[in-house]
Amino acid sequence: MKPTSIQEFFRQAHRVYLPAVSIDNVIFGFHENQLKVLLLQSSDKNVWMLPGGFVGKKEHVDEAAARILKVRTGLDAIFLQQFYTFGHPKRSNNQILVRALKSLNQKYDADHWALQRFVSVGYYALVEYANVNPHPDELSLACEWHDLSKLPDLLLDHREIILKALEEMRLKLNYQPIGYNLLPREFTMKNLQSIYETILGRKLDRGNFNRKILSYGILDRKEKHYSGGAHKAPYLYVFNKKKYFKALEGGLGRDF
Amino acid sequence: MKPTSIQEFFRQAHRVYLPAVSIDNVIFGFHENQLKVLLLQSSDKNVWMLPGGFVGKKEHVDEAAARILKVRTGLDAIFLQQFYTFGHPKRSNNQILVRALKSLNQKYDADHWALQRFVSVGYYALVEYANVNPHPDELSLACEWHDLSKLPDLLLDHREIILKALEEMRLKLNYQPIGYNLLPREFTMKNLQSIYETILGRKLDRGNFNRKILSYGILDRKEKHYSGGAHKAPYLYVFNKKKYFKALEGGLGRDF
DNA sequence: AATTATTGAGTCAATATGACACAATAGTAA
DNA sequence: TTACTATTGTGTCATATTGACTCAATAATT
Repeated sequence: MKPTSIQEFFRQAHRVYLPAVSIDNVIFGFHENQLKVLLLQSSDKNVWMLPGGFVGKKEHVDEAAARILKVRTGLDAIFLQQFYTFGHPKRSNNQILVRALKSLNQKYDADHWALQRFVSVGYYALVEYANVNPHPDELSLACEWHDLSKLPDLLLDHREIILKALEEMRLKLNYQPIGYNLLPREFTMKNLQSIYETILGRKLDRGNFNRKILSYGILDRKEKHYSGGAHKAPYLYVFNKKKYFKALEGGLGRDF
Repeated sequence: MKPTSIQEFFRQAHRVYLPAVSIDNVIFGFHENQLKVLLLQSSDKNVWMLPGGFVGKKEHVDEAAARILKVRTGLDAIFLQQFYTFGHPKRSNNQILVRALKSLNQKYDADHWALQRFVSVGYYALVEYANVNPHPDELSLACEWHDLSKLPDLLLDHREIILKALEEMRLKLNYQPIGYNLLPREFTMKNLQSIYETILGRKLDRGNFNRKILSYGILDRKEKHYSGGAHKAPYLYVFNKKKYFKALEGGLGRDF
């Protein structure tokens, strides 16, 4: 199923993959109290793009998203949520794929599979930063985390896709285990607050945030303290998985 | 663009429409304090289905959804929101289209355009019940409103699609002009409360609902009273469009 | 031992919520 | 006309939540 090389990919694509449908993954990670997005650098231009791919002819779209994610991050069984489908008629991977085709000195028709219009299904993934070992594929120069607040130039509508992902994530913040999937097992209250602040797009009062989160009863406090800063050491917390998922069913407190 | 008959449709489809991508519309209306869904009855079986269709090769997916909606309801410029894309590999219109093809005594191959697997993009539409003049197309026997609480047997995963639409609508209730698009210009507080109750799936206290909605300052009260019941006549309200849309930007009060 | 940045916990007024109560009233029945 | 019924607009009140603040505690550094 998985092509063994780019040439092979271009030869087989039309037989292996569904036409007209593609996938774009917005992979979020959290590091140094900042939300990051994992981006690929196009091999022939200083343009970055979302790790995307195609859907096998008999593959569930969700599975395709998970497979593509796996190839890029080496992770599986992580939180993956479909959030929107982008259907602008000008959407196609032309820019990138045309160059790739040309660079291979391969013959191709104007109606080659890779040159068609694609409707792209967007997924966002939440991954634990430290567990990810980014490695670019053959089409890409690099695979790097980028700060949400300073995104580079992006391919096509990929910037719009990232912003939409963030917006949809905001709507579901109280219904999905967002903190749980972005944070390591143990974390400080400030870590969690940073995630909320980034997703909501505004500063929150520390004391009030603390009070509210703790009132949900979804966190267990560890006896160990975090240490490393020249100041009072904060407690470390872990999610009480059982209580957390139970609470999510009805939605956490609604707003901040 | 629009096929003039079913035969014509089956002949032209592969040239006119994008492969592998379809659209399903969940059309909501509100009548007698109940949320309704507009469904089509398949012409050769007692199965109901969502009004769906396909995407023109150079047509925006949003536009396709609007076009399909127009054909079924005669309405345009109404609220239409994409909510999810259904990508199960078993999704295809086989059941219906195979019968349609056969009934036409037309030749067709196993790889006929209409028999392929489709990934379907779901949209929900909110329309004013009284303005809709449902009329079935050639493939269908009937086009009727159905109560959400007693849906008939539905094609494929259409039941799941309707429930998903409702769920997504619930999440966006405070960010989208849902009441505005479902209600006639003048309505009672009870009408509005019924919509909220259906979407949220639970009863709300009348007095508290009243207080909260009015506190948003998005409704203007008319001097006219509604009359018709054997009891005190309720006030009629209209949305103050300007204030309503302004308030939606930041989201209405979050929960009920 | 003093300094610094940051934390956990607490205060308190203002506001919101949930669960009721009750008088007002349009149509209907007597 | 009058009583009745169902439903409405409005109000009450105890409790819970929020937002904007303190302030003492303390790990690492000076």
